Amino acid sequence: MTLDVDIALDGDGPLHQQIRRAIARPILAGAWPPGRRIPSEHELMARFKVSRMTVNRALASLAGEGLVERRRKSGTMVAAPSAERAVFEIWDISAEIARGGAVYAMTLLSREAGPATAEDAERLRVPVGAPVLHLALCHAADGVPVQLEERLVNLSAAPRILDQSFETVAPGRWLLDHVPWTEAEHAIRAAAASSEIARRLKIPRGAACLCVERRTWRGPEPITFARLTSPAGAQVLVGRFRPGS
Amino acid sequence: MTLDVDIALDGDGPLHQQIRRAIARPILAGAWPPGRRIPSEHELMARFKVSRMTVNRALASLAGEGLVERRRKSGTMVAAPSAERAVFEIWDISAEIARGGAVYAMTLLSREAGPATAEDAERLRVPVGAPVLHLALCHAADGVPVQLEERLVNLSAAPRILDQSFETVAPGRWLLDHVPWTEAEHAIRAAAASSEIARRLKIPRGAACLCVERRTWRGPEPITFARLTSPAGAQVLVGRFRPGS
DNA sequence: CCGGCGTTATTGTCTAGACAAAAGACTAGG
DNA sequence: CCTAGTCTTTTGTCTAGACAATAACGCCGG
Repeated sequence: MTLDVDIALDGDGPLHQQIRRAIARPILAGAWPPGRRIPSEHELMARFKVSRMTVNRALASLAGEGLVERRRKSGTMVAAPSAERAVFEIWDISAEIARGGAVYAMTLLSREAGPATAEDAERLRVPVGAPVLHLALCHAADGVPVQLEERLVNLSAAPRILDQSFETVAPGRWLLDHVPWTEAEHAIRAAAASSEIARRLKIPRGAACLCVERRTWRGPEPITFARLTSPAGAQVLVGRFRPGS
Repeated sequence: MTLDVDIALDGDGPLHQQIRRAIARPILAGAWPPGRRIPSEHELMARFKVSRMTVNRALASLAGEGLVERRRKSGTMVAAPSAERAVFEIWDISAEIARGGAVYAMTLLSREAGPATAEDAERLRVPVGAPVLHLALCHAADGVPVQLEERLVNLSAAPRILDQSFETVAPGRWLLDHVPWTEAEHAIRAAAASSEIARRLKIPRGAACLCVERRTWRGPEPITFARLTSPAGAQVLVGRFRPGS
C-alpha cells in the first residue's frame, strides 16, 4: 500500500504515454532496481484517476519492450536487463563483465573540457564552440582490456558531470543515472584497429574490432556521443525479434 | 470496400494477436507492398466480429513496430522498410544495394543437399541427419564483393527450395516470400577474415569483417541459419530507440 | 478555374464494466 | 506436519460506447 512518491504525470500528451514515462523513467535511470515491484493496476488507477484500460495499456507496452515483467497475482516487476535489450539500450559494459564473473576495472585515459571543435560539433550534433567534455577510458575484464570508450558530453545538458572524478563510476553509468534520455541512436560496424586503438587495447594494429557509436538526446538536446570499440570476440550483440507478438 | 480474401484468424491465442498475425504475415512475406492500404478499423471489426478496441490494439501494435503507418482519415498503410527495421528484420542486401544506386549481382558459389552433420545440427538447431541444404553465395555491388552468405536450410521446413536455381532471386528473399517465419535471432560480431572469406571477398586475410548470424523459426521448427559476412565499412547497422513511446 | 467551408471518414484516446485465468494465501481435515 | 480445496489478488482480454482531432473530399460562390 506504500505508493511511490517519485512518480507523477507530466501533463504532456496522452495519458497512457504519461503513465508509461512515469514508470519507465525511474527504471531506465536505475532508481528502481530489477525485481522491484511496481504498484498494481488498481493502485495506479486510483493514483492517477484513470480507468484500468489506460493503466493496462501503459504497462502492457512496457512489458512488450521487456522493461517490466508481469505475472498474475504476483504483480508487475522491474525486469532484469537482458542481452536482448542491450542491443538497443544500455550497453553497460561493467554490468556485462560482472555478470560474466570476471573482475571489472576502468582506467581514465584523458579528460578535457573546452569549446567544441568542428569535428566535435559534427559528432555530438551541437554548434561549434558549445562547451563539451572529452573523455577517454579503457574498460578491462580480469586485467585484459575489452573496450575503449571515447566520449563527448554536452556540458549544457549535463553541467554537473564536471564534479565527477570517474574513478569508480563510469561516465555512461553516471549519465544514465543523472540525465534521463528520451532518444538514442546506435550505429554498429566493424573496423580495423587504428594504431592508437591497437596500443590502448593491446592488440595488433589492423585487428578486427566491433565499433558501436551511440548518441543520446533529451528531447531536442544532445546529451552525449560515445564510441565504444571492442576487440573481435570480446563482444557479441544478440537480438531476438518476433513479428507475431 | 473490397475486403482481402487472404486474411483470416487462426483461432490460436488472444484475438488481438490473431488479428496482428493475420495482417503482419502478408506484409512480412512481401505479399502486400509498401503503400498498400489496409482495411479500416470498421471494416476489420465487421470482418472479424470483434470490437473496435481489439482491432485498434492490433493495429497500434503493428504501427509501434513500424510495420504499418497510420494517418487519420487516410487510413492504415503498409510502411516502407526503414533502416531502423533492418537491424532486427529483413537485411535484404540486394534491396540495400539497389537503394544505394549501385548495380547488384549475385554469384552462387556452392549448393549441396544432404543429411545434417553434427556441426550443421548445432548451427541450425535440428537433429543430426535431418535433411539440409548448404548454400554459399557472394553478393556484389558494382562488381565489388560486399557480402558473403553461407546458409543452411532445413528441408523439412522448406522442401520446395530445391526447385530454385538461385540465379536471379537470392535464397533469403525466396524464403522470406515463401516460408512465413515467426521468430528470428541475430548475433552481431566483428571477426577477422579467414583465408577462405578473404579469397571470396577479395580482401586481405585477417581484415576486419562484420559478421551477422541469423536464425529463423516457424513456431518450434527451425527454417534457416545464415552467416552474412561483410568487409568493414561495407555495412553499418543503425537503430533508434525511444523509451517513451 | 479556384479558394473557402462544411461534411465525413478515419484514427486516437478514454471510460466503465465484465468475465477468465493464473497463482499466491489461507484453512480445514487428515 | 502435509495436503487438498477454497478464497482472493492480480493480470489478460474483450465489449460497447463516447468524444476528440485530423485531413481528405466535395460543394458552392466568385
